[in-house]
Amino acid sequence: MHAYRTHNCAALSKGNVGETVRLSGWVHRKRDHGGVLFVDLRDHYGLTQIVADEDSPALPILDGLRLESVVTIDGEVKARAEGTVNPNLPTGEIEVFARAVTVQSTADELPLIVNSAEDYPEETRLKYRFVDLRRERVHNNIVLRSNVIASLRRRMIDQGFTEFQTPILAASSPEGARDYIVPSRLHPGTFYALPQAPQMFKQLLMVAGFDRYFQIAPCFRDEDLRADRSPEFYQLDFEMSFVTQEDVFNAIEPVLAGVFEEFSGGKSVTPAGSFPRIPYAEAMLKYGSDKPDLRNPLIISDVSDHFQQSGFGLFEKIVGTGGVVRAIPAPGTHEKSRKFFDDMNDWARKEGFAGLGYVTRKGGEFGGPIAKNHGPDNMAKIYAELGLGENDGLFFAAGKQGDAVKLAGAARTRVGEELGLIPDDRFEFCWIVDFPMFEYDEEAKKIDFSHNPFSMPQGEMEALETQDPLDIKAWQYDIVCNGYELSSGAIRNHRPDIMYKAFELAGYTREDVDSNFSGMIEAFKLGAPPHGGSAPGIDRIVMLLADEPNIREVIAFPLNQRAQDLMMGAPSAVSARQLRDVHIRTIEPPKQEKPATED
RNA sequence: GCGGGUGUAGCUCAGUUGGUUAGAGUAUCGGCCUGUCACGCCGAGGGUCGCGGGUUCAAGUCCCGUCACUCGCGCCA
Repeated sequence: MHAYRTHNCAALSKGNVGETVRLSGWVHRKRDHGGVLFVDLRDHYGLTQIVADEDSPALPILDGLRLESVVTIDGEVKARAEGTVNPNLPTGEIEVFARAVTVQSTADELPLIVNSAEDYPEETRLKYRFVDLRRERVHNNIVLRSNVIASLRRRMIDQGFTEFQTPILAASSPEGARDYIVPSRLHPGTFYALPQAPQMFKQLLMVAGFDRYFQIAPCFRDEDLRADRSPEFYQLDFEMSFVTQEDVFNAIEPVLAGVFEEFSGGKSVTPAGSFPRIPYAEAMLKYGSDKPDLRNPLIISDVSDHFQQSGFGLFEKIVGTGGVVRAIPAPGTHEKSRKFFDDMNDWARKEGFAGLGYVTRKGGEFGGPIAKNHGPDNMAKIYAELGLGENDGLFFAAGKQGDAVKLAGAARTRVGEELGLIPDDRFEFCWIVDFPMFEYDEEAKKIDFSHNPFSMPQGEMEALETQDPLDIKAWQYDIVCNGYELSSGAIRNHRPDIMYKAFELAGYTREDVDSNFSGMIEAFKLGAPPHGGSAPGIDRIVMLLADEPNIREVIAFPLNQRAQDLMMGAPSAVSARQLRDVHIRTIEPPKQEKPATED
């Protein structure tokens, strides 16, 4: 007989009755009735009820064990008597009568309880992550993650993509996020950088003629965290040669739609081939965001023209000085109290905006200060234009265009949530396309790249030479699902002449390009195919599929919000010897475990 | 860097306009219990009310500061 088990804890059923078996697992739960003891034995696969009565030598041993101790049970499979079958348990028709027990590992008092869905402080959960990971929810999330990655890999390979690995110790690049850096021992004063993404390497693989690349790629960015952002994360990174934007879309839509359909648990998914394509400018107008949640039915409208001449002086002044007024419908709010509208305004002010105006409407009757000053006839014109009914309220975000767009977008989300308009039974995908190539940098008072500088401008060289740079669009696109940016990609600029010209418009010389991006620009001078790709974020995909609000719920060993590993103690001070080896001297002494008493 | 929220038993939380010995559930420990499956019953131990200062006759409660965790902004694709 195997040393530890003949079956796992989900394997036994009525067909095994009478067999002598050996099971190993954790003591999930105990029910002690004095003369008879029930133990739910748990492993990765499931639960099996173990029974020990006064005839069993296992009784006193199991009785004395704390939960989460690990045991091996030798016993006999018995059918449960009628009335004692547990229909909620896959193994609920049988139980194992314990003849003997071997204690493999005893558990001390636990910092968190495995057999409970109770919420624990993240600090506790992360410090004892190995215990937390035994709990059903996170355990399932991590399994889901593995299955999603396996499915993605299979789908990519089936489409003729080839999987590669690229360096982790790479060169720092001047643009983009802050790099995690690694000091070089052999070359004093120099550093590697962990890749923010394998961007250049995948493009070089295209130059190398591999045609279709993909990788489950680890990426590192030393920036502050969010609920959906971890400093280390994974992307389904892919790149294709001799493709247009259309080809990239056609390649990845079936992969994403397929994997979502496979794991969505019955939620509807935008079918491959029908992801809506929304130009960036339209997204900013209608949704106030470049990552719109299309489940939210509310559409923002520009109503600036209506306030050019208005009794409502504030809006008239804003429009008159180049600002805009955006309207966010609040359908069916005739029953809502004044507090609902005032609370929205308070919320907007708390978010740092000047305020959120509103008009109420009950049975056709307008209410609120804006309606009063602007006049019911003029309000009716706006309502007619927006197609609003006689019981619909309307919020207004007014100000400089950037501020108004942002407020309108946030208000759209908030109104949608408050009114319960966002269905949670679907995954709605879209592409955001036609991102601007350049933008005006208010701080630096100059034109700069608004996205990735290596994207091909639409219209290529001719556009760069003849158009206002701020009007030029890029072959740059994002995939958005339910308000989360899942992926960013582009058709790349593989032409050195266009590259130099694009950088020139952003104020960089040929020498700047040559010195900062020498590897890539050299490669493009030695025969580079047109190419493009994208990189869907795997953690966010799993997060959406697991219906988790936080990315750390789908990472086995995540860093906390301040980028620390509470279990292993990273980051940590290193020895003077280690520092000397890599030619580093720290300026501030590393924080000691027990700091000297202050105050 | 900035703003919001939270911080009371190992854990989840309650704690009145400031008032006398800070509670419950759960976990732990002890006892009882032969059919439970979130078993049940009895009992016990367990508290720097995050930390520091202040106001007050009196602070878990009010004020100031600070720390930790978290959410958001900045930042970041």
